[in-house]
Amino acid sequence: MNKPHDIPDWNQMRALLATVQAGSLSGAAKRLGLTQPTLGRQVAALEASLGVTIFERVGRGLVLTEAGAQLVAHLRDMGEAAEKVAMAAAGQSQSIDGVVRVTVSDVYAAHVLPPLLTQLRARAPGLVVEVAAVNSISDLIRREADIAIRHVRPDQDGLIARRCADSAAYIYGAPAYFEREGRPNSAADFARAVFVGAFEGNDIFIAELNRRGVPVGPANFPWATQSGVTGWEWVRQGLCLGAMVDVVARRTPGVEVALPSLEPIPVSTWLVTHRELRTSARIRLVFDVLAEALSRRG
Amino acid sequence: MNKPHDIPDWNQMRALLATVQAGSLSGAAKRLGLTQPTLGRQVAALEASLGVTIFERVGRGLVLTEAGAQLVAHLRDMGEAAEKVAMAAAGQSQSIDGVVRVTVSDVYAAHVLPPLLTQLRARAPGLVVEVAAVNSISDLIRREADIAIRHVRPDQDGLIARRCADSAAYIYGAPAYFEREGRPNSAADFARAVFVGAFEGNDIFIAELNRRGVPVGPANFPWATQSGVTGWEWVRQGLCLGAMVDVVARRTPGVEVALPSLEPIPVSTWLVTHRELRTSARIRLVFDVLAEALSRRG
DNA sequence: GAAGGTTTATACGTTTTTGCATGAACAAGC
DNA sequence: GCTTGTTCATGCAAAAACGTATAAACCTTC
Repeated sequence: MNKPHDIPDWNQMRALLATVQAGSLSGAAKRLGLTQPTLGRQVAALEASLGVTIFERVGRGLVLTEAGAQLVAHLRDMGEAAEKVAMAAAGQSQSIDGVVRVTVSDVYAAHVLPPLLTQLRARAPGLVVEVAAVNSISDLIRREADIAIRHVRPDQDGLIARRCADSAAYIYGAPAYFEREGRPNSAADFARAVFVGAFEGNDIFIAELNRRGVPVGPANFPWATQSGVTGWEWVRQGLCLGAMVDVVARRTPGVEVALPSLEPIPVSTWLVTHRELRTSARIRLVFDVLAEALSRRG
Repeated sequence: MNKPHDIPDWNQMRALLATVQAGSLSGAAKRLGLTQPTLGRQVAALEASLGVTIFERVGRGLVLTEAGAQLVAHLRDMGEAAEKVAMAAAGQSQSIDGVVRVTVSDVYAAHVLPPLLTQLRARAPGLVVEVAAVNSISDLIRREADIAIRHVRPDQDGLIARRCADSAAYIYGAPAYFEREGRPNSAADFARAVFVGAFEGNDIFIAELNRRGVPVGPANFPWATQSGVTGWEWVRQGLCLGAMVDVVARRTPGVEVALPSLEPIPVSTWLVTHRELRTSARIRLVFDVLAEALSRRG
């Protein structure tokens, strides 16, 4: 039947792990950059090689057998080790040339990063900085990015974070808005104001405003957008009001603080990377340049 | 340039680990059942992919760089996990101990299986056989059970079925019943007989009897039970008549064939399992023992 | 009940990978 | 110094793996 000592194919194991983690062959194929028939064949070959039925083909979808589940438990360890290898490799890379991925909110990507990127370009022409302008939190542990700029303190182990200069967020509006809706002279005047909302919800923002005596609720957020840049553009065109970090607003002509006497919302900034990646020359370079620029008050 | 998301090739990692452990590409090739050029290319590709120089080519032999050593540390974990996967797979496919679920009608569970279970106990003391005495058809594809004993031909794809010895069912009654209701001397005498009914309906049974000239209808089935054992007990106590496979009735004292001249109802038996039979030693053992016993006429 | 969106399985042409040769560089032994 | 036995690197033909296209089965939704 089976060959006595068949050398296991690690790519087939990778295929099995990805299939289980993705839940389907198709999903695993997308994840690994392969195709569904390839994944199917690799998993089938692994089943034949190990002599264990791992999946039960039940129409649409695959169902893990008990035997398969036990295998996958060890496969997860294997996958974690593989990620550590990749992580260590990235950290060992002493070449300045290469790719560094940075995740950052789209607003920062659009208004804060450009001068920093030109600065990096001058320091290292062969360096490619991939900016993932995603507003959701990326997982640095899984190396979805090398560096992240965040406004919340990271609490995961294995990550090192540097706190940059704190900044302040104010409520801004365009002249067109104030002409149409009136300029507020007190916190109470915001009661009927219109704000741009975020997809993830505005509860935290509403709480911050309420703490300052601004009587707003969900009804004041009739529109929402995932894109911070879009929301900021709405504000600039006078569609609504919106909060923005002052470093960005200062570079946006045509917006004014709605009520200067209102206490600003403090915004902290952390620069985060993985411990293993600190040893990489190019990641360290990007990290240091970003940290230096973001820590300088201005 | 590197692609943004470079999926690591686990076989290349395996090649690197084997090379380090064997001390040379040639040695690793022999160990993995590959050739030296293949290993060399895989390691070179991994170096290019990770952007790390792992080996210093110094004439004869390779020397690990410091960066490579750090990678290998994690690679050893990966290799250990891989070995555990293979180990678990070997254990899964060869271990006789474990649980095998068998679904079978409760009548068979009560009267046919006991000697077979003791036989299995002798062959494999660590084997646990779960007998699900359910009269409804279980779904083997969804692994509600590993083996099913059925009396209808399975039509689902992906199932492995073996036809066992055919048996015959007769109509039985107890002396108490015959004394009270009279013993039928011809098929027509069953017109006012009382039969035990099944929950799922008696249409097929009625049709079989009618085909033999027995004039019965739903009115002859005043009572019904889901439990075949209960129904058979009713027959034994003289409450009513009932059909039963002769192999069971022969082991039940105190029941007699109601009308020996009546042609018996043929009953076929299939032993059914799913794909995992091919790889699971314990399922195969139970399957073979059941098949051998159920195929022997007696 | 029909339609759309999934899923896995199969067929075939093409790309990639592999193995076999062979060559070059080095170390050890005579 | 030469031989011998290693090592890793390189061409080239064959084999294996891959991707595209397509089919069949299933779940969901309207």
